[in-house]
Amino acid sequence: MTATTPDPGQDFDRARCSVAGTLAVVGEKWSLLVLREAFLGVRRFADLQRALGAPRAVLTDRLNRLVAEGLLVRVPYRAPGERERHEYRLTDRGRDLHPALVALMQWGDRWLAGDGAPPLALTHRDCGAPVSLGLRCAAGHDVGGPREVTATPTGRPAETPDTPAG
Amino acid sequence: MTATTPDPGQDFDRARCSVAGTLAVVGEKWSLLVLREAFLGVRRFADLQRALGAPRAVLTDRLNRLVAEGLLVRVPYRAPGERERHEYRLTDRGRDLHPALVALMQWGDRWLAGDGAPPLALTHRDCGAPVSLGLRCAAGHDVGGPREVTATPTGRPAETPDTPAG
DNA sequence: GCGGCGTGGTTCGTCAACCGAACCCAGCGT
DNA sequence: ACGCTGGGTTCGGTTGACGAACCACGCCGC
Repeated sequence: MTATTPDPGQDFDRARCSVAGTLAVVGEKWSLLVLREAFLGVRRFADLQRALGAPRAVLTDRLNRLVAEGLLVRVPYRAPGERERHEYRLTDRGRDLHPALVALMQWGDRWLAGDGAPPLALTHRDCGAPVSLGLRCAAGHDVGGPREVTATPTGRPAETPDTPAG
Repeated sequence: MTATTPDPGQDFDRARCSVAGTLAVVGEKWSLLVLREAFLGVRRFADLQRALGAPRAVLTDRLNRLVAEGLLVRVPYRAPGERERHEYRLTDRGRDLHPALVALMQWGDRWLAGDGAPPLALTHRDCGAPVSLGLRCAAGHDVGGPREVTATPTGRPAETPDTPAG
């Protein structure tokens, strides 16, 4: 993201873009909200339906989709004195979307009716301090904002402007 | 996100959830892709349309929406020898979605046809090292994953189990 | 072994969103 | 005057979301 170069959009193949790819998986309505509930520990169809208020048909479809994509697994289980049920649990693949959810949440906390306290506070379990998401480079520097990031399309290795070798 | 507590979803008001709120703003189809292009430096309607391949009517609608929501501004300008045009530029509010885009991108890089190099590489402009997004707590600890995060609905102030002061 | 109930769906009709293609207008260059 | 380009709007058709109703399974009480 965040072109410092004049326009990396020229020869960058959008069809392969990871943002588009990810949105193709979780970009439909309700998908990310289903995952939010999953992170909150909600696992059963009825609970999801109650929590989200989504139409049952849509919820069925999204769950099937997320299972098919490997973000959730359907796990059968049986509570004592009840018949077998199944619940939806996050996989590693699904769990790895956590930062994306947190990023969306932080934006909402900051910019939407943001005078009061955010509806949901995240704290580090080990120390109780609030957690937040940030960019850092491999050398350990905190990256302040988009302006400090250079986006380079791969395939052409940085397009070195002083050695226009071709 | 990420309940360590048994079920914070019980009394958590979904209608106020920041994830839902954010998705209400940028959750429609194409919105986040428009923002991705904005971060890449694409500013003009025709360029956006070419890059995205979105229907023009939808693109018009998304741009108007993003302007109305204050994520983009329409800036008139005039190139030499051309008539006046206007371009769409990120505001602070829009720029602040950068982490969300990066999070989605990183997920795609990792999980979608992830054998080769990611289509777009992000590096720190000052030092050239690759950048990545991560959770950290205010005490400076790196947070490994969702499991290390506790989500607490506000309104009830953490439900402190050792000092049940009420 | 029959009816009721809760979970987990599916089906159906309606209504909104998205789509591609065509059309339109303003202003520049010729 | 004419065509070209940028930036839209309009239009019919298709897909998707919605809410309400319906269905199947299996536990429970009777």
